Parts: sequence; C-alpha cells; structure tokens
Amino acid sequence: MLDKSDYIPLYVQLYRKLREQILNGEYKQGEFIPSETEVMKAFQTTRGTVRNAISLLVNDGLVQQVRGKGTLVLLSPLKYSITNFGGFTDYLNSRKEIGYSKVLEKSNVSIDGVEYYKLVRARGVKKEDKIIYLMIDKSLLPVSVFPGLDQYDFEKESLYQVFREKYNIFPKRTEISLRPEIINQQTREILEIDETEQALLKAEGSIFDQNNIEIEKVKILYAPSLDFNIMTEIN
Amino acid sequence: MLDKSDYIPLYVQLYRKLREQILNGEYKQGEFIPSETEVMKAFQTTRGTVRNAISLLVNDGLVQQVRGKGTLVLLSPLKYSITNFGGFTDYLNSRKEIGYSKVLEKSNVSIDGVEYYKLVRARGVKKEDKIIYLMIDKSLLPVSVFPGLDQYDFEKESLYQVFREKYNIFPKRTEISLRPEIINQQTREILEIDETEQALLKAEGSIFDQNNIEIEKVKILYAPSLDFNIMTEIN
DNA sequence: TAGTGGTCTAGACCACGGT
DNA sequence: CCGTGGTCTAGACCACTAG
Repeated sequence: MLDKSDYIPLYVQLYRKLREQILNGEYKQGEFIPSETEVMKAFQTTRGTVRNAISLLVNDGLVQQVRGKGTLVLLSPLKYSITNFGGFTDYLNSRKEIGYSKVLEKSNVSIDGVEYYKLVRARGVKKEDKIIYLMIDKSLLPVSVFPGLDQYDFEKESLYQVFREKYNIFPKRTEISLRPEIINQQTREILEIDETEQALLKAEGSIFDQNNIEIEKVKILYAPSLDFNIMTEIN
Repeated sequence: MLDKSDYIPLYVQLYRKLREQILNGEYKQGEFIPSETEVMKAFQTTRGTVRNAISLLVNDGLVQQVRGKGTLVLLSPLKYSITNFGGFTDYLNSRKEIGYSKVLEKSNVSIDGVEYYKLVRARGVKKEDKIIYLMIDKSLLPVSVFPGLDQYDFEKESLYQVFREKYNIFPKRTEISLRPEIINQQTREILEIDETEQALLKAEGSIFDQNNIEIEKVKILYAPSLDFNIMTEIN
C-alpha cells in the first residue's frame, strides 16, 4: 500500500490515505478509525510510522485520540475551520467541494526594490447555483521566484497547483498574524456582509517553501460566516 | 536529571527544562540549542524522547528545526505571541514578568440552569511603574466544579494556580474561536486604546481539564498591542 | 567527512476503558 | 481480562549542511 521508494515519507503517505478515507466518509463523525495496531498491519509498517501519520490528523483537527478506546473522527463538515491558510482550492478539494475565484486585480508592483506580481481574488464556493464569496485574498508573488506567472488565468487554475506543477515549488510553512479590520464598502459588497457586522478578521503574513524561501506574501479578509477555530494543548 | 518515577512523562519534563532554559536566555534568539544527540546524552535518555520534547517546543513556536544544522531559537522577547490561552499568569511567569489583575466584576450567574461564578478581570504587566492592561478576561466557572471559589481574591492569586493547588484540576485543552469586535467606550478606557483603533480581537471558547470536563468558559478581549501570531505546517 | 535533523524499525511496558 | 493509545528504548539509514 505504501511506496518505500517514493520520496514522500511513509507517514505522510499514510496520513494522506487516512485523511482521504475520513473526508470520503468511509469513517464518519463519531466513529473510530482502525486501531494503530490494525493500521500498522494493514499497511505493513510499524507503530511509530502510524502514530506520526495520526498525529498529523490530530493537528488538522480531523481526529481525536482517546486512551483505552481508539481514534475518533471529529468532522464538522459544514464548518470551515481555517487553520489552513495557503491552499484554499486544495482545502476545498479535500472536502469534495469546488471553489470559485474571481480576479479583482492583477498587476506588477515593486516594494523595497523587489518586483512582485500582485493578484487580488475573491474566493468562494457554490451553494444552490449561487456563488458565496468567503474571502478576499491579496497575494504578492516575487517575480524572481515565479517568472512568467502572469500568463496563467487564476480564475481557472489553482495558484498552488501551478506552484507545484509548473515551478516545482511546494508551500511548506506559514507565518501569519491575525488582526481585526473595519469593513470597507467594497469588501462589504463583494462578501455580501450584513450591515450588523462592522469588522472582520484579517490574516496577514508570508508563506515559505521547502527551502524556507518566501514564496508569497498574503493578506486575507475572511467573511464573518467563516468560523475561525483553534484548539490548543497545555503542557 | 529526569525523574523516571514521576508521573509526568519524561519528554514533558525535558520539554519544560528546555523551555525554561530558552526563556531564561541561556539560549538566545538565533542561537542553536544543543543537538538532539547531545541532549539525549546529557539527560540519559533516547532520541525519540528528545524529539518528542523538541516537537512541543516547535508547537509553541519557540524553536525551529533546520536539517543538517540544528535547532534554532525563535524568540521575540518583546512580543506576546498568544497561542497560549488559559494561564495568563503562568505565561508571564515563564517569561519572568509579573502580571497584574484588576477585578472588574464578581458575581453569580445562572445559564441554562447551570450555576457559574462570573469573574471579569483586566490583566496586564508593569512597565516603568505603570500598569499596562493587555486584555480583559471574562470567565464563567461552574460552581459544581469549583465549590467555594468565591472566597479567593483573584487580584492576588492566580486562577490557574488555585485550580491546581486547591481543586487538583489541571487545564489540558482549549477550544477557542476568534472574532473581531468593535471596541466599546469602557474597553477603550481600560485598555487605553488609541482612537485610531476601532476593533480588536476577541477569543471565545471553553477550557477542559484532563478528564475532558469543561472547567471554564472564557471571553477575552485583546489589546491591539498584543500580536496574534500563528505558524502552521502544510503536509 | 563529520554532524545534524528526518525517517523507520522492532520491540517493550504502562494506564485506561470496557468485558 | 484484552485491546486501546501513551511512553520509552536502542538501534538503523538517509538527506542535508558545512568545513
């Protein structure tokens, strides 16, 4: 089942398979996935590898481990719990939903002597034949990292898919700070925000690739309908 | 160095020692802590245990591991990077600062038939003989979990210290959602917020103990001077 | 080449939950 | 009592960094 010759670590391969099964509904909310020992035998590997894979699922908030019982699926399919910046399309795909993007601005800018492609998109999902926009996403992409990026149409293509397939660049890490922001009229119209809401959440920061190169500066405005949940452990 | 007879896992003991050393400044921003092999030898344990400990430090955002080089300290000592809800006093103590609390409200309330102690505090630190308030913290504490809690003076005592020492309850997990909130006049005065700021970050949720019992409902308003940083990995 | 963190193996014992 | 996840050991080989 797992490919030892692949450059992707076994536990990441296993994590992806388990995540796929959970998101496909093979294991449902409140059910237990197979025990660590069973997974270990099924995939012909060791428990350490299985535990590494499951710990990624725990980090995603997809499962919760209960001692003496098993590993419980924690899936609230109707909530977008955004701890996953970068990769909106991937995030939706993994949940079997289709994302829609509308390009609001596309230009070249220079900041502190560095050239960037600037891309501003409204992003959402389709609900009952209507597109609901959930966020506005401003990206600055260094021209030096992505030469010729402006030839792609990001209403049709996923930015991160182009990173991977055309530039062989894999986003690996994000550094984001959160702040509130007062809603301006344009944002209010695009995201169709109620008059009772006056502020929304803004995430601002950078995304780095496997070599710790900054590949994107982002500023994301989230619609109030997106829940921003965080779970932490205390040690 | 590590106590195998202690009920606290070795890797948590090790994590706390390393965290203490980092926060004490024994390893400074940008420096490398000893390698995994060195730590392993110094504490007479195995590499797996060391890696478990370091992974907690990585989760806290205190260090970053760089393959082929070492484990780098990532400390911005003047920034309060709040991924650590619950335990403001503990958080400050670990950074060798002293927290100040002012009780704004203390009462009993009943919600959905459950009795709670309600405690509202402004919390801050002392800077040049002046107390700077950083957050307003509203807590609801179930009377059934904490009988007699109202006898303590939480301007003098740490709530979490009382949990641990008087009730033998250890906070273990938080579920928090983040939202923006428009600043009201009272909040603006307490936190001494500039007129240019119109909204701040609100964290709202629950805190659970080692047995997954909800021990506290919290609502925290953060002053704009507190940075809210998050680092994530993409797999 | 030596040292680092990243991954993987193959065991072991424990505390806890349910029977 | 057995099965679960939690912890720990003692190795191994790898890819990467730097001298």
